[in-house]
Amino acid sequence: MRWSDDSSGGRRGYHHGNLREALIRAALDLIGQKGPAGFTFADAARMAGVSSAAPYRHFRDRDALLADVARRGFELFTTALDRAWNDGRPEPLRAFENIGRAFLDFARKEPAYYAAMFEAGVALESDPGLRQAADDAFAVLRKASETLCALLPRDSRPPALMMSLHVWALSHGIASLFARPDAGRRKLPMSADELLEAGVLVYLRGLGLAGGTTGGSR
Amino acid sequence: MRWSDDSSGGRRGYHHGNLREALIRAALDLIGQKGPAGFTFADAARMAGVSSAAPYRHFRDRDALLADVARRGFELFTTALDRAWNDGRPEPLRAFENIGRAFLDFARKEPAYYAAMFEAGVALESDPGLRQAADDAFAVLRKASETLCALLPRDSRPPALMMSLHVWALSHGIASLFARPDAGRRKLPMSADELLEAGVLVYLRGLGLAGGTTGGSR
DNA sequence: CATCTCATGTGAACGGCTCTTACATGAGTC
DNA sequence: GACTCATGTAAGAGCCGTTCACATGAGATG
Repeated sequence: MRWSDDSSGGRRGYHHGNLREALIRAALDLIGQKGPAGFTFADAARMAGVSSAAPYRHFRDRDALLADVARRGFELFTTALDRAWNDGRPEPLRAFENIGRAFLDFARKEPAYYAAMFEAGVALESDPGLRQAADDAFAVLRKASETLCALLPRDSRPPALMMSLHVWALSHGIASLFARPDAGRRKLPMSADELLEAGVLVYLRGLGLAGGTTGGSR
Repeated sequence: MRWSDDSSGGRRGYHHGNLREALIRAALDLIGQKGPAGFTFADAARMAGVSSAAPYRHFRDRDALLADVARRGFELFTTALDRAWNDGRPEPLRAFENIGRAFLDFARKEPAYYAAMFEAGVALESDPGLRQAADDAFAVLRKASETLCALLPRDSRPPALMMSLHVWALSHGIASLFARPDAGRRKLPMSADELLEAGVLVYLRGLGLAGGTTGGSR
């Protein structure tokens, strides 16, 4: 597949026209196919139909491109989580579970973005916008946690930040271990979604937030 | 640092004597310094004081060396978790928390092994021994979970496999997000150990396994 | 319209990496 | 002492990241 500009039939001349975007699309394609380690600046350039030096007009180096992909990934991630939370509707507890599903959904449906965000070893500091985007994504979960915590009586209210860190870590753990196209890391007796939902429910019950039974049944 | 055989003063001749081990130690050194992506077969060869073609006498390719490091890592990991569990002594609940601490301890003190095991993208299938070693490590946690589950009345007993998957995922999530020398992924209001311990306690309480309060106060 | 400028592209080159091949060495064996 | 074969080397093909000098042409300016 070539991401050059001539998709509209017109011949592309010396200048590409939108190389920056083309490179990012190529990167997503390649990361999706071969993982973040297998992705190559030269390959992306080939895909875009330009010489291997051209990308340097748009990104300082390979890592900068990766960081940009990660940043965009976090922005999409924030949107997805936010939509799932939907300001706590129809009901905080259910909305909270929706966030969990959205987390895994994103990891499954956008493996390239997810890999760039969490597995490519991109330093969050490499781009100021990147850290911000990552923080924004986390903020969605944090806000949701605060809403849930507020349901509890003041004297038995857990710290919302801690709660969001727990859920974030559990979600990422399940995503990276069991929900990647990595495939056969391990065979599961249940889907990753069910696993996460059950885990969050147990956790919330431990905080006194979810009713329900104590284990096996249901 | 050179890992060649002449550490005992003797000059090394044409043959190294123990290149395989030397390469693995070099790999650990390099992965520890520059991450699994930065590790280089050629660098390891240089460190061992041999030509860049020599490693191929001992490992099919770079990935095979990485896989071997990962396998050894899982073996050490199994030992560490097993020692922490110590057959449930002095008391199952406390022993279970010890596993959590041992998990993070390993991630912190053996970042090179941990990276090879969980972050290098080594396929578990690349080496039959690798999958086995990984399964063995998980089995420790699974056995501990079974012991804990058995403390509950039969009709409210959660599936031990599910429980071990939850704790495994939470531990790995916290380790990979907050306990790596990656350093500044995010600022925490508490240590990774405290975070994991608190998370496991809340989770266990949700299963009806740990007593205690419902959050902030105690 | 003619010209100028500067962002964006090219080609060639450097060094480094993975991996292969043909050949060298020498430790252990008969 | 001669042989063998695991283990080493040197050289090289093909890749990649990155840089540099140079080419191109789109848009501003007169």
